Amino acid sequence: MAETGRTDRYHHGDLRQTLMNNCLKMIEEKGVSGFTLREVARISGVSPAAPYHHFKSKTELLAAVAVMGFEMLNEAQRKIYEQYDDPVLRLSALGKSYVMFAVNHKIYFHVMFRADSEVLWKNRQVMNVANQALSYLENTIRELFPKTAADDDSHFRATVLTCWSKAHGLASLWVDGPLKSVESGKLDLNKLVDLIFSRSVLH
Amino acid sequence: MAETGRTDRYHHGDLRQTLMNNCLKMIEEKGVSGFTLREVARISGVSPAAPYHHFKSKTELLAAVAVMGFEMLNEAQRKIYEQYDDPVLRLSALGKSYVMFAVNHKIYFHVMFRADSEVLWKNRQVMNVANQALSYLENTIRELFPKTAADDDSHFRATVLTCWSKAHGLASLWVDGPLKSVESGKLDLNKLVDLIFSRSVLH
DNA sequence: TGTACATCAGTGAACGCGCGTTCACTGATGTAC
DNA sequence: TGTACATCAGTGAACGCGCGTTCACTGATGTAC
Repeated sequence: MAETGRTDRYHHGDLRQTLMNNCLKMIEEKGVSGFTLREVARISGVSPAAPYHHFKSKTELLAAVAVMGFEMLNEAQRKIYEQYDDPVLRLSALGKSYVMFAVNHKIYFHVMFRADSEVLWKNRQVMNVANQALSYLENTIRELFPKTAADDDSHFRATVLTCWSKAHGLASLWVDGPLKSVESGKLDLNKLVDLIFSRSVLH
Repeated sequence: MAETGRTDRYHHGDLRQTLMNNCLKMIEEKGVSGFTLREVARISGVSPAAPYHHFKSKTELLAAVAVMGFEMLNEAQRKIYEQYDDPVLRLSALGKSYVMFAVNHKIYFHVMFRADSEVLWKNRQVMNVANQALSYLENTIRELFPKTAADDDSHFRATVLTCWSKAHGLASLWVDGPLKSVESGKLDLNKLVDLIFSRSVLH
């Protein structure tokens, strides 16, 4: 089982990254619940104890993968943010980009929002990087609802949450399967994403 | 470990339902990945082989729980559907009810949309009952966009999907944890749900 | 009402299995002098 | 440039564990006559 860049040196050289990549591969093949540390080690050509020099536990490997996913998402959102000046256009573009991230990086999305979720969201690093992702949306919407002293801000927060929910919901429905099953054959995702993030659709 | 209505008869009487209830309890305590057939049997006061007289496999137990969840959701949606005449009011009420179902039946929601999702959505019974849930939304939106011969229906479908995504996304963010972490302290869910499913919020 | 018998819904032991993690270890690498 | 030594990143065996599922079985139940 030849692996990515694997040499036969005693020291692997980049085991940390290799483990993370093979973790993603394994989840792709067997689902999050089918992922095991031992097999990832095996696939990576290394003994079952080796990963423990890079991650404190199985959960920490997953957290590291989640953080990497958020960093990729952040990068995508940042690019969109800088590309558009008009906040309304930017808003749709951010939404589309969020959904497209989920569609094109299904496994990352799974690890970020599905695997071990109770534990994951207590990890400080995960929270920071997730907050960063949200900030592009928040900044954009803030331009549309400048803060006033008297304002209790609930309109602003509701708008943020509505946009996030719309994008996250579409991403979830697509990634988790119901959309493919329930609406199978009826949809062209790209076209729909355009419509959904345009202003014309009700709400 | 005294169990719900357990007597010491050889025949349990309602083992099928007991297994499903304890499955939910166990997932609540240990998460979907911590759920095992053997322990559910143990908790139900029955040997490890007994569940196999009621479910073909562990997966089939989960599918049965998912179906039950969808039936509850359907029932809730049906009530709302019948309660409102105006399609616009009905639309917000359906959305709120969807989110509230997820919040109040977190575990069902998890089993319906998270556990074993690749397998689950190939189960015919699951697909039927999920389609039923969607139909209340579809019928309501159809009233707002009556079908015309020339129409390619994409506007209708986009609207259905937007509404579903918004509700499903909010439910997911709440149930999976990010909302609690990222926005912790900042939100009053009930108030936000009202705002989000009112017309005034952008998109 | 009694009885023979089929069927239903349990038991308990066993199968093969792979898991996460720890341990004492050792080979490879980098650094100070 | 060479050498002593600390540290890093592996090994391989073992730990204790519980899992999903199958098997031959048996006690309980319902039904036809």
